[in-house]
Amino acid sequence: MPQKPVAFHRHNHSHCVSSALAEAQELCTERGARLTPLRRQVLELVWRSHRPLGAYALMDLLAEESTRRVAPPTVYRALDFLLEQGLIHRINGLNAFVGCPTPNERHQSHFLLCRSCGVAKEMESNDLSTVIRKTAEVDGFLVESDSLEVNGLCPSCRSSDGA
Amino acid sequence: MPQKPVAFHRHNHSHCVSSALAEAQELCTERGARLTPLRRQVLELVWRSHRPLGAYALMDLLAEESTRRVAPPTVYRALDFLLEQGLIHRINGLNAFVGCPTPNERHQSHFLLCRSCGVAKEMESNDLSTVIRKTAEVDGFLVESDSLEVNGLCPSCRSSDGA
DNA sequence: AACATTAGGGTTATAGTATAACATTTTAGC
DNA sequence: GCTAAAATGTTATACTATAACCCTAATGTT
Repeated sequence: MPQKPVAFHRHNHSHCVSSALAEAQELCTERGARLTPLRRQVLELVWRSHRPLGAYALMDLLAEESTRRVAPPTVYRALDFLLEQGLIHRINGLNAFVGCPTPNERHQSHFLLCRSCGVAKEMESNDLSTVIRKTAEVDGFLVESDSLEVNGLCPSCRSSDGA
Repeated sequence: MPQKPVAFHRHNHSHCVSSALAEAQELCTERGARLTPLRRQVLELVWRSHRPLGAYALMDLLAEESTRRVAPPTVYRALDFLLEQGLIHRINGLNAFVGCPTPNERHQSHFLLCRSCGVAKEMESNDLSTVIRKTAEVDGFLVESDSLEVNGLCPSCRSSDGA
């Protein structure tokens, strides 16, 4: 596994982080939800990583970063809030969390997960949701939410090696 | 939540179980894999339930059923074997396992999960797999496996209540 | 049959993930 | 300021999963 996470495309990630935080603040204000310092800090840490972060990894980062030593319930509560607000998604297959680039529009969790570099990329396809819903309807099933996790190799890892 | 699990359609489930076990035996023989008594027993317990079963629930059932008291590694090893052979699927969102009705043809894990009665039904749609693959390809992603979990209400629960 | 080799399973301990229950602090509205 | 509600702190514990090591059972030789 490569040493450094490699995004699907190169970009200035610190810009992603700050704009994600700004948008989160805006949405929360609109909704009357409180993006407290702790919640904001957790969201920032999640965003700084292209790779999904586990709750305990987040706890360690919080400790490093801010002399703030929090216990599991604290970080889980912050994560629950961020999930409710659609600011992050949970990757069940990894027991980990990743920032949502489009929290303004409610949608389901559909991800491409590279097994080599660990990067997670959200799939933004309406077709996908439509096909899922239609397929479920054939069985008479009422869809409330869904989660899709696609494992494989991202373009970078695919070309560089793939091991 | 209703007291009894309700399958999407009524059927003689003991027949499902025995034919699943027979097919499993056949496939393992073909492949030179060993469906040992323990593995067979775990597979049977998984099949008897329409609802996904967790590893620890399985351990309890094994204990009840056969005076056989096994430790976690034992049941996890059996589950790993059954997963490798495609005889069961893992439902990540529930940390649980469910029998695969079509283990002869390799495929991904796509499930409808009723939040009311807990029943899991595998979606057998080629369209779905195709759309997933095509959508991933747009990002240049090489798909190796995927997992879809759709949460909602099955037809029975949808009509009877839905609470 | 004796042997070596390997797969399967038993056992103990521990790692990793998540939540219950209750105390305290902070915030917002009055 | 006072109150009620929300957020966070704290302790303990539940749930899920695997590491490491050992023994037994099955298989394939000679």
